[in-house]
This record gives sequence, structure tokens and C-alpha cells, in this order.
Amino acid sequence: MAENIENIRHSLSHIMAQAVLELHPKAKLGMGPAIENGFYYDFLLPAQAISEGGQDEFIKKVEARMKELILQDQKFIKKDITKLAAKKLFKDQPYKLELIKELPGKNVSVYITTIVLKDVRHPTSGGMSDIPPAFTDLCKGPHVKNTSEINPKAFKLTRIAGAYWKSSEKNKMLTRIYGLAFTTEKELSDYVKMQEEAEKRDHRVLGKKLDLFIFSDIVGKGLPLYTEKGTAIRRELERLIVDEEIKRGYKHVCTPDLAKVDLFKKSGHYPYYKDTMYPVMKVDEEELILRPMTCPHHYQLYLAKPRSYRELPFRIAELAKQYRYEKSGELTGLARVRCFCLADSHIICQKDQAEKEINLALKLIEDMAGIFELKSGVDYRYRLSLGDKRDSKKYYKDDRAWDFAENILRKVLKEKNAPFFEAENEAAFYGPKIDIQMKNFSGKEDTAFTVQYDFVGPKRFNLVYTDSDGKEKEAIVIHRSSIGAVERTMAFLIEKYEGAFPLWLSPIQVSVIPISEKHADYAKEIIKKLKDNNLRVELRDENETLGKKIREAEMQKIPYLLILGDKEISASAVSVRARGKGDDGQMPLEKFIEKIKKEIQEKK
RNA sequence: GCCGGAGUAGCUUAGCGGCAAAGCAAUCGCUUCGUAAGCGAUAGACCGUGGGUUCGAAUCCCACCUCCGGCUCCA
Repeated sequence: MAENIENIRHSLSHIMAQAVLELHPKAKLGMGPAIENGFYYDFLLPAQAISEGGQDEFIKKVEARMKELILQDQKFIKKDITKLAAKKLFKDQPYKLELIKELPGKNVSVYITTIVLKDVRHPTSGGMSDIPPAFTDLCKGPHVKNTSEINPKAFKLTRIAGAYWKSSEKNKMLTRIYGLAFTTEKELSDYVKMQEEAEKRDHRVLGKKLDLFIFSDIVGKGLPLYTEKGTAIRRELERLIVDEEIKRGYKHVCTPDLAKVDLFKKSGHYPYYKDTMYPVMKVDEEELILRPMTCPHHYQLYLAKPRSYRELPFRIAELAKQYRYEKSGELTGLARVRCFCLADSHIICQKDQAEKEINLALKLIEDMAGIFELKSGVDYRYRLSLGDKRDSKKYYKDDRAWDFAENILRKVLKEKNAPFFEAENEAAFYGPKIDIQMKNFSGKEDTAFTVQYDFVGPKRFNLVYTDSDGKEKEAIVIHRSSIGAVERTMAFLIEKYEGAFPLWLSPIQVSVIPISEKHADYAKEIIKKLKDNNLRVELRDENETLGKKIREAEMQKIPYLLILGDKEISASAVSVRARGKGDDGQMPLEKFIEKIKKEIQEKK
């Protein structure tokens, strides 16, 4: 039955179109495919079709009619007809006509749904032998044979959204209706429940609950403000990556957040990205912009003096703040912001060093992902993002360089046995890249980390070195991020851990809880000793019951609670409670400190 | 940016033309507690902003701002 679900979903999209056309005979049909977990159909609806009564009312009406249509045991019949006949058939459907024109061959297939002769479930509706087809759609199928294969309780219309015809911003926006569909009612309700559970992991919800970051209308959208707790997490991530990169031979540098617009004109970024750059600030005779990327700044450091082949690979790294004017509708919590900090690096090297450097960069990324317990194939997968040689507007024209770079990236992935897929038209203008695609709480993917091959930057900035033969040669550049944008990575981690961070990342590592006011002084002593050991601690000395203070600390997902009462004072000890594990018994403070410092060290 | 929704106390929400409510948080008492919510009181809201309709607007209409779900985009 499972292999039939695609057919069910696709058939439901036709039934939805049929229902919508009944309600609004003048509606124009776009496309209506099956998708993961359901289906959609795009319509051009008459004005006010939805606004009368609102979206919920509209969905309810369509859904109710769909259920009736399903119960009519409609047959799906496939017919191949000539394009000419199809054009006649769809003369009132401009989008279908457009599709017919574009389809190859002389014939197209259409699916006709028609009501069967005997409606056994509705005996009162009588014979219907000569009624015309209920609905005909241009479609290559496949479909169910009969709507009786569809469980009317196992689907549900979910939402209405705008979607551009053929996915292009230049085209008209149609109204898309989404539905969920499964084979059984239980699968549907299980899915809905699962979604509700997943929403609790949403980093925006947890960010508020755990007091990690906020947004302020007057600061501006897409510009997060981190609280003390959120900043603690950031700081740990930043320390981790800077220390690790320095160990691995990167030169960590600091360059300004803005630059003359000329810098980005020279780099070639400007014409490609000017719409997503902040506009020019004119000061005296200078025209400055907030930088949307760091590469050209780093190139200037390389160019500060003549370079020898002995200095290569020249790995410049920075925790670089970047500013991009993303469209307002594209902003999402910390995952997509207008000001972010990229763990960025540009590796300037010889062409024949590229393969090794790409491998090293991927190794660093994987080691970092390992620390976060992110698993290849589960939490993330690799995407080989390719260009399009036919599109010389979007991609720098140099077919040989593209082939060379693509082959290196593909070879690296193959030799690693990495699970990867290839994606056309996802490259940067200056070269192909390997993107590490991470899943978020709702199952959608975002690029978390990236390794890119660049053969354009060196030409534009004359990034050369003196080779062993004394001749000047052109270098190539590997752009890479290690832990990506700190903001986006935090979003992933909040969702991954559901706010229960490992000890080393926890904003508060230890909560000290005196049982009553009598024990407050002892608690303060303990706090001081913990702080002397660079631990992040808090004191819960409110006049509340022990149970309540524990509950609050647990809800804040604090890894360790120290409970202090008469027993602990007389034993000069602390009682430890580990997150989610309950009472873990008494131990001397020194032993506890030693234990958790080890745990922090190991980043577990 | 576009399509569709939503904005009520610090947070989560109820109210949907006729006196702005509740729980949690906060503050103050009582309680001094042994491993996930002790009891009571007090305070807290220009109902996102600005216009309009109406005898009367949190509620209806318009514009703007912000957020959410999609579309587009993501160097």
C-alpha cells in the first residue's frame, strides 16, 4: 500500500482542483503535484475568493467538498490526445496552454475523473451513466484507479500561501493550497502530533524560554541581541573554533566591518550582490559599505608583501561580522539574519595543493560537527553545488576552470565515501562548492558549512606567488567556513539539544540551591569556590520550597544542581543532582569540581 | 519583496461592538521546607502604531510596523 501513497497524494491534488473549480468556475489552474507528506495545487483565484469568510472557511469548504467527491467513487481515466485537441480542451486555462506548448512530442496525456455508474455508497443518487466528465486535467499521472482507494479521513488541507507561477519571481503569484495526506487516519494524526512535538524544539521558542536572545523592533529586524546566557554559548563556540584553527595552522586576523565600495567592485561581487548589500554611505569623498563578505579584506593582507611558494598554503581566518540586506520575508530567528558572524577563512594556495586543503577543511568541519554530536547522513549531508556553463551571466565564464574545480571537489567527496548529492545551479559565481546541508527542527535543510573553490578572486586581485623556479604564478583560493555562521549554528544546536546543552556550552553550568534561608551562607561559600574555578553558576536563594527551585532549574535545563542543607554543611559536602537524572548523592565539593572540569574539558 | 494569517500585563493565552480577564513570572507577608509547582495579598495593559466608522471600538474598516506559515532568495 505504501507505494500507492504517491498516487493518492497526486490524486488528491486533482480532487482539490475539482472542488475549487466547482466553487469558483473561473479559477485558473497552475500545477498540482504530490509532495512529501501531502500535496498542493496552485490556482489563480478570482479576487475576494478567500477574503470572504477568511482562509479557514475557504479551506473547510474545499475540504468538505473533496470528501464528498471521494465518496462518489470517481474513476481516474488516462487518455492520450493530440496537442491540438488539448489546446481546445484547455482553452480557458492559460497556464495549461503554456505547459502544452512546452511539452515535447505531438501528444499529451490528460486524466479524466468521472463518476462510476453505480454509486454504492450513495444509493440514493441513482444512475449516472451519461453525466459528463467531472474533471479533466493535463497530467502525466500516475493516479489511483478510483477514489475509493483514498481514505477521506487520512487527508487534511493545512494552509494557503502565495507561490509564483513556475517558481519565478518575475511571474504572477498564484494561490497555493497545501494538504497533508496518508493512507490511514492514524498516520495523519501521528504526523500532526510529531509536528507539534518538533515545534517545541524551535530555537525561537527555546531562545525565549531559556532567555538566550531577543529581537527589538527599534533595533531592527534580523538583528538579534544576545542576553548574558546566549552570549556565554557564543563565546564558547568562538573560543573553540579560534583555538582549533590556530592549532591547525590558520592565521587568525581582524579586519574592518566596512570598506570602500570599490573593494567589492574590484572583487566582482558588486554587480552580483548589490541588491543584498547595504547601500553606500557617503562620507567626505569616500563611499563605504558594510561588508557582505570578507574575502577581499583577506586578500589585502596577503597582498601586503610579495609572497613565496614557501608561505603557501596561506590560511587566513577570522570571526568576521558580515551584513547582508536579506529580504524581510527571508529572515528567520537566528537561522537567517542581517548581521552575522562567520567563522570564515580564505586559503590561498597552489593549484596542486587544493585537493589536500579541501580535505583538511572538510576534516576540520567534521571534527567540529563531531563535537556537537552531529552525524553525517543523519543530521547533515553533503551537496556538491555546481554551476551552469550555459549561464555566463550568473557564473564566471571559464569552462576549463569549472571542470577542473568540479572534478577536484567530486573526487574529494568520492574518496571520502561521503554521502553526497549533486545540485545544478547552486554554485557561487566564482566557482563550485561543497555545502554541508543541515536539517532543522521542521526537517528543512539549510547550508551550515561550506568549502568553495575560487579561480576568479586570484585573477581579479592578482594573488600571485614566486615559485621555486623564480617565476610568478597565480594562486587559487579555497573559501571555507568551519562552524559556519555562529548565529545559524547556534540555531541548529539549540534545536539539536532541545536547549539541554552539554556542560561546556551550558550558559549556567551549576545551580546552587540552599534548602532554606539557614543554608544561604554555606551556598554563597560554594558559589565563590565554583566561580574561582571559572564555572558559570547561579544561586537560587529565593524563599521558595526546594521542590519548586529544583523544578525551575530543571526547566532551565541546567546540567548540575547542588542541593545544600544541614547534612551537607555537617559533612562539608554538596548533594549533586544531574539534569534529568534525579538525586546523585553526596560528594565533597573538590571532587565535584574535578569531575565537572573533566567533563567540560572533554566537551561531553 | 510577494501571498495568507497573527499582534491583549514580562511570558502564555481568554475576551471578538457595551466595566479589559486568567495562569505563570514580579513585589510584599506567612511558611524554613530534603529532590519537578506551599499559602495569602499587592502591583502590573494607551489591547502593536496612526487614521476612520459608530452614541459607544481591544472587537468593524484603512494604512503602517513587527512576528508566523509559504513563495522568492541565501556570497
